[in-house]
Parts: sequence; structure tokens; C-alpha cells
Amino acid sequence: MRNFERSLPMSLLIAREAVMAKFTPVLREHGLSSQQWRVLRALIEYGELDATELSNRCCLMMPSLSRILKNMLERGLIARRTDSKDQRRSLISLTSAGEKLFDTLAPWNEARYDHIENILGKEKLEQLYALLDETIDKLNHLNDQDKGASAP
Amino acid sequence: MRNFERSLPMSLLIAREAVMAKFTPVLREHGLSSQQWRVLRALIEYGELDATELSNRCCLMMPSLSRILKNMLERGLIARRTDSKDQRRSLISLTSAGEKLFDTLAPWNEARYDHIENILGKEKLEQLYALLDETIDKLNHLNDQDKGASAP
DNA sequence: CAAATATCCTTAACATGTTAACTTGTATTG
DNA sequence: CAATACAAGTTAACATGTTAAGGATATTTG
Repeated sequence: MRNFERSLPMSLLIAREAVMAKFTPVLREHGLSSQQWRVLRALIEYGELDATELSNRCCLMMPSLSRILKNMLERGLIARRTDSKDQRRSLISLTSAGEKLFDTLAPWNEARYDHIENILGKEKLEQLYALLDETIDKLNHLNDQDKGASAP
Repeated sequence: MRNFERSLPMSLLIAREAVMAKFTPVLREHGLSSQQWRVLRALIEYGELDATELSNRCCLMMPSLSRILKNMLERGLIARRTDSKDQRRSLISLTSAGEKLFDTLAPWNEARYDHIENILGKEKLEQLYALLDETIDKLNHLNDQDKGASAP
């Protein structure tokens, strides 16, 4: 039987925790979860987005995003308006308070990446990105194909 | 500013989802979450464990594990007894029903790993494991050292 | 155009992630 | 031994993950 330590999902999970370890407390000091940070980050980079696109870019399911946006709206971090051409769509953007909060946290985020790059080395970090991307691409591509799985 | 796509936590998250994609539905058919599967797997591999050790091996926080064990106990998948030498400790083991469920799912799990190895190649898979392990080791080692973080 | 379908988003319900407080049992210390 | 500190689990409270169902608007179809 495969060794418990050789579990790819576990390794990915633990690696993610290790990578986040130094940044999560900084987020918490400002009352942000890592998910809310992803929303902030996506809106800074892409500007106004509708909820579905935001959901895709942040890897958040719509029900989660829905609650997160409600929360961030109450805190005045984001603004939302209805798309005039499609009344179903809800367009989300950052308020100046949201931008300000991002500006406060961004240096910590950069410092974290510098830290990782220093520890691991630029080359290995790039190698890790490349391997992850390749894994994602190939698995998602092949997962899309055989929807009818057969017995092992 | 760093590109949103070049986010290591996001890549790790997406890779994990891709790796789990084909197995999660199989678990669900048997009413198991991936966390419950980790518990099953750890108990098969290590035998009887106390809750704290189980928590460490499965990367589950104690409050989560507490609820999960209650659930699995009600379903008759695990048994628990109090350590006679330390009445605080709770020792967990699999019932025969738990072992049987594991035996049913194990082939699917193996098939998943074969699938990944076929797609990615044995060499790259080993390379990925090695890089993740190195990242985890180095980050955790250095995170332990400087507990007092300084401004960026 | 009216009915059926599809899309966008929300809500519901339950499991898990996460921090803090609490309970009980064990170890330390005076 | 009594008081204190520590350790193992649980519970509480709230955010998020996840599936299913619902409400409103767009689109397609007959």
C-alpha cells in the first residue's frame, strides 16, 4: 500500500500552509481572510468584474463568494452595481478604502515572495511553478475527456 | 505588481483540486469526505492512534477532527476507548466496517495515482514530490526561527 | 408572442476551517 | 498534600467549502 506520507494532495495542502504561514497573521490583523485577500487582489489587477468572473479568478464557489461580497460590502471595501445591459449581472469594484487596504498589505505580500525565493532559490521556485502548471493542465485536460470512469 | 496567476498558494490549491477531481466523486458515492478518507487511511496504516496524533497525521485541527470522529463513530466506521494510563487520551481504531470500506475504496485510490503517474510521468511526479518536500522543510524550518517578524 | 430553457446570483443546509473558551485529567511546585 | 500549571478533547461561534434548490432576468423555441 502507498505510504501515507507520499500523498500528493497532502503534500500540496501542507506546502500551501507553509507558504501562507507568515502572511495569514498579517491578514488577520486587518480582519481579512485569505479568500477576501484573493478578491481584493483580483479587483486590483482586473478592475471591475462580474461575480461569476470573480468567482473563477479567485477559485471561490459562487455561494462562498456571495457571502464574502456581502461582508466586504458592509465593511465598505467594495462597491457593486447592476449591469444595465444584463440585469442579472452584478459588477464588483473596489472602493478607495479597499484600494487603501490593499496598498497597506501589498508590501507584506511582496516580502513573503522574496522570503520564499530566498529560501528556495529562484530556479527551484520557477521549476515548482512549471511543474504545478503542467500537472494542472494535463490533469484538467484529461479529466474533461473521460467523464464515464470505469472500474479500476 | 506580481501577476495574479503567479500566486503560489493559488497554484497549489488548483493543483490539489485537479489531483482530487477524479477521486472525490467516488468518495461521495460512499458518503465520505476527503477528510474522513484521510482518517480511514491513517488508521489503516498506523493502527490505533490517539486523537492528537491522528490530528497531526491527517492535517486536521482538533475541533474538526472531534466532529469528524463523532460522525464516523455514529456510522460505525471507527471505535474509541479511553487510554487506561491517561484518562484524557482517547484511542481511535477502525471497526471491521471501516476496514471494509477502506478496502472498497483503495483500488480507486491506487487507480488515481496510476492515472497521475501515466499523465505526468514517473520522473516529474518524483520531482514534484521532492520540490514540495523541500519547500515544506525549508519554510517550516525558517518560519519556526523568526517569530518576531519585522516590517517589510 | 407565449412557453420552455438557460444563465446569474442567492439562500438553505450541512461539513469543515479557525480561534477562543471551557472541562477534565495529569504533572509540577510549594 | 494543596495550589498551580499544563495537556487532551470538547464546545461555541463564525467564516468558508459544497451540493441542492429557489428567484429573477435572458435567451431560445414552438
